Amino acid sequence: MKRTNKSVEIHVRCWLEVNGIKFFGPGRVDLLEKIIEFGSISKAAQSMNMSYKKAWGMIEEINALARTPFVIARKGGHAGGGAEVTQAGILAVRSFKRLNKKISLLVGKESELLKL
Amino acid sequence: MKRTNKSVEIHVRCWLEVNGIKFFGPGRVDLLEKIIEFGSISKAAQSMNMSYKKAWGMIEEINALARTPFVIARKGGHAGGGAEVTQAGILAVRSFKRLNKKISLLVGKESELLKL
DNA sequence: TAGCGATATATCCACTTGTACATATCGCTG
DNA sequence: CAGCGATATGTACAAGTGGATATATCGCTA
Repeated sequence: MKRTNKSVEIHVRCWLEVNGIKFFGPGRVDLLEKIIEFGSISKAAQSMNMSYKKAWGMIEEINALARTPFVIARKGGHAGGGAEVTQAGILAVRSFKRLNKKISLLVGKESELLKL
Repeated sequence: MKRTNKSVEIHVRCWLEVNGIKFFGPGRVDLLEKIIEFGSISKAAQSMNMSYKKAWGMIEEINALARTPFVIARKGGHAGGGAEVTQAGILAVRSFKRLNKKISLLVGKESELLKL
């Protein structure tokens, strides 16, 4: 008899809300990391196969809810413009990933107990 | 100076997938508990302000992916029919809630460290 | 055997979400 | 000063989600 023909995976996702509004989660963390990498919203969005508009909307919401903006964007200039992730943004990314890692570890341990 | 005029909350959600398909999560756990309470899909859905169709769809998906059905429904009869949560379903609900509680506790501790 | 209440299922429609496309704006640079 | 590249923003359309509604089916019961 086969053990299992189905793989059961535990997933976990955490995010932050401010006044009940989604503020910071895995998708936005990824976006911020890409902006750090490319220095540009549009290139970050491209690399994630995301529309510029959606990326821009995320950033707008983040900046509106954070005490200090996480992304500063500039129009014009030698490269046409660009975007920079602030120190607060970098810190937030780091904190969030650390929390995520801890939770994933816990879930990994628990998954051994779940034999349903 | 005010400390904060914005409340920051950490949210966490975990769920199970089978072969990449959503299988079991908080919403479905709630539904199963209500079915245990009422012995009826439609009454359970009503009490959660959920449409019968959605509830029924959830149950169909759960039963299709579980090794053993979690809900058994009957048509006709003295009360017109009814639904029963199987032992496997009850066990799954218990296990899931236990895991959820552990994760919530961890997140509660971590939330003190997150002063962003 | 007609009726009741719940399961089971299809169809239609409103809402939400995201994508695609178009356009305006800005500031450096050749 | 014209052009480039990226930000900033609107509009219109496609797709998925869920709700409302209607109907069929079933088995006990009066």
